[in-house]
Amino acid sequence: MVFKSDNDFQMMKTTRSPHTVKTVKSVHAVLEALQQVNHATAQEITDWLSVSKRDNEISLTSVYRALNHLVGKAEVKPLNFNDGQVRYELNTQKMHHHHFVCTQCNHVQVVDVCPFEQILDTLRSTFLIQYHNFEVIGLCESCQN
Amino acid sequence: MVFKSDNDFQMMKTTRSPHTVKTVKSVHAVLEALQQVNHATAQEITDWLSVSKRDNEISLTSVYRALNHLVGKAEVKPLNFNDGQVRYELNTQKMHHHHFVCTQCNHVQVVDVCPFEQILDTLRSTFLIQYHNFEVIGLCESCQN
DNA sequence: GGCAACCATGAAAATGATTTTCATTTACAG
DNA sequence: CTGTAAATGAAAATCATTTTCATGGTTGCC
Repeated sequence: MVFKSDNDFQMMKTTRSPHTVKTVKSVHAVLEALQQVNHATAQEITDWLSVSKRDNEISLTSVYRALNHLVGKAEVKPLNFNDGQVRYELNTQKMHHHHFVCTQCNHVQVVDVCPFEQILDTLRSTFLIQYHNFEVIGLCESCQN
Repeated sequence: MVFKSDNDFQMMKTTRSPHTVKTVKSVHAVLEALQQVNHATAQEITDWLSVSKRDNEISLTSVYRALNHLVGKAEVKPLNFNDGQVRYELNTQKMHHHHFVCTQCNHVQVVDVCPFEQILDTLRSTFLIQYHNFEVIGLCESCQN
């Protein structure tokens, strides 16, 4: 699922019972943060919310809960740059890209091209794909010296 | 670097001084385990060594140290199936493949095709690539029901 | 309105993978 | 041999993440 606007988000309601509709504060806040902060950790999302959205301040616990919820629905995908913590990104077509990570300085370079559609199409005949990650790890230009 | 045999491994010596040659037991043991156990965790490597190689039994601490050493030299690459622990794989051409991971049952399906050479070639003009990971996450056939 | 059930929340505690510390042993150079 | 540096393992520390638990809010239903 992809949110292009807040209006789209309003469509995302959880039904408590056939007659109930609920909007979860922390889920909304986390999605808002992820629209602003690229491949952020749970802590970074919490920090961003505490600085930028005083009215939407959320505990680290709730951020983790919201992230797990969103990952379960494949609205957010976890990334791994091998730095010991999980980073998160909106799983939208618009945002779709990959990463080059420098093992020395941890610089992350966004790679915009994604030529993986053919292999994904093959997998799709068997699997229900929720997201994919492609990370290239190595040394960036300045760290090669 | 790629080890195709134990002979190749014997070439991998660390020089303590210009006149010194050293073979590290734990590094050897971990490489041996990784040739047998697919995408193993540090704990699984330790367990395998304790069962299969009584004479090469190594503490979990040393396994972590050897793994970090090997990842630093890009002889081993860390994998992440989003299950909260790091898995490791030999970074050899022969072993090269990717993974489909089911979010429900954690089944891992090996994907042998790798059509990423063109994008990697582009990156190579700027970056020194040590390894790349490509993981597709979703639901396998039986878990879609 | 008011009760009951459910859900969201946050603080603190627990967990669990990984790293660090530290004391001991091993291996090599001289 | 002997001194030095690296390797090792057990235990402690660390740190990201999850769980527990107590509380308050929201909705459905009477």
